Amino acid sequence: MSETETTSILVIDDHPLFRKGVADLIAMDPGLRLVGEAADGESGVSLAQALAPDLVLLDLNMKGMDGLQTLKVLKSGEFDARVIMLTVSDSEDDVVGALRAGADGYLLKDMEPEEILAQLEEARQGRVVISDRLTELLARALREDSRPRSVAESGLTERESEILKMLARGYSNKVIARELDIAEGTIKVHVKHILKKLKLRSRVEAAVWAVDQGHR
Amino acid sequence: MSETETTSILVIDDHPLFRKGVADLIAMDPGLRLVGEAADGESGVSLAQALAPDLVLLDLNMKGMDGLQTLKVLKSGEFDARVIMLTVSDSEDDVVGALRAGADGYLLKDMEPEEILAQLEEARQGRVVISDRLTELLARALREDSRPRSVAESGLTERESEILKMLARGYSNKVIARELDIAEGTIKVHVKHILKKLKLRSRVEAAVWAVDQGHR
DNA sequence: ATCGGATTACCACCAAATGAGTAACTGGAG
DNA sequence: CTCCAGTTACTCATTTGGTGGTAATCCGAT
Repeated sequence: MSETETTSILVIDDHPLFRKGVADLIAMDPGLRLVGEAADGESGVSLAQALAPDLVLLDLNMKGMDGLQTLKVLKSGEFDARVIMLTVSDSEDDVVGALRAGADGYLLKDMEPEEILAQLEEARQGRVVISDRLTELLARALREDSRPRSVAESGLTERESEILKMLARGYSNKVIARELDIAEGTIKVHVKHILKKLKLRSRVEAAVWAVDQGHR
Repeated sequence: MSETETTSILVIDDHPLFRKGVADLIAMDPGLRLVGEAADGESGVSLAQALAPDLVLLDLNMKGMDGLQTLKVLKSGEFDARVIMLTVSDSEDDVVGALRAGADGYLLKDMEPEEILAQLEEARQGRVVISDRLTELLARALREDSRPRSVAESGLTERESEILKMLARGYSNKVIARELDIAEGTIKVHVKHILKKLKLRSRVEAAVWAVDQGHR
């Protein structure tokens, strides 16, 4: 097996133990070859330039230049290395931020080792790999992305805005109906339309959104 | 106690027409006697001192010294007149504000005349009278009053706070269960306890409360 | 060492609330 | 006249909230 058949990998992570773990893992797969390690973003970028690895495994939480910044630098340069985030954070902000910044994958450190190897293989073939646990979160983020940012552009009618405000006070359909002196069924129709227009799935989400928006 | 069996009444309202209406109404009841009228808070207070009426009917929205201020002055002095708010405002702030300031009653101007007379009779007997329409609102205000102002004093456990945060993101029980990897039934129990501890009635109220509290 | 509480997790059952879908009527604006 | 906002009514499946339990664990006080 010639050296060009294997996938060269650079690991950037400030945790020595974790780098060791990854090194062992990579050693288990004859198709992968660890060509360098870096403990921080700066040296990671230098190494990436010097070694031109096929894949970069990048941690998010590092002291100094953090993972996201490092990612941006790596992606801004003239490397064509694929960068896979390998981190513990499953927070929406981190995941979405990394993917928006051009990450080619986002894997969680708590994945099974075999699973990680399988995903790295996928990544080498040019696939974007993402931990299963995050797909749902990702779907939500995308939905929220397309969500209107204000009542103005949400296309809500007068009546619907009025009812949304009441939702934001925690009122039930019954209470709203009594308050506006119309049938409860009508409220349900309005709420349904509000959810559709705002691309939300429940009155709770609508209430939270409205409160965030400052609709008191 | 005294020479007259009738109840003396002072009306303070900046609306001449409305004072006229009240005067006519009072004239219909032989047990009531209108002893004075005032168009603003200042003269109302003077008249109250001079006439020492049994009841004062006080409007809330008046130019100059408004109804609430007038009420406070009346209640701070050495009068023992009972003050009944008679106004159009059914807003929670007004109602709660007036009652907190010591109002002995809160009646709405859109009540039926006979109903108003009946309530004035109740008031004369020392009862606190409040328009039926407002009782629900009042109950809510009281509940909110006794509501804990922070998670700290709410007595929520770690787990409950954790779940409350998820409620504040609009998550359903099912999603929370998957996220925490415990049974959905368990989430329901936790939510029940949260509602009980926070004295709330639905997850929507809990979510709104949490967001207001800044629990992101 | 044992008792009692607090916490966490689980269960089943039931009533009410919610959300989705479909259909239809009205009144006003264009 | 047509379109739209608002209204009502009717199903249906799902979700939620409440009741009333059981049980394991941990911790502090007796």
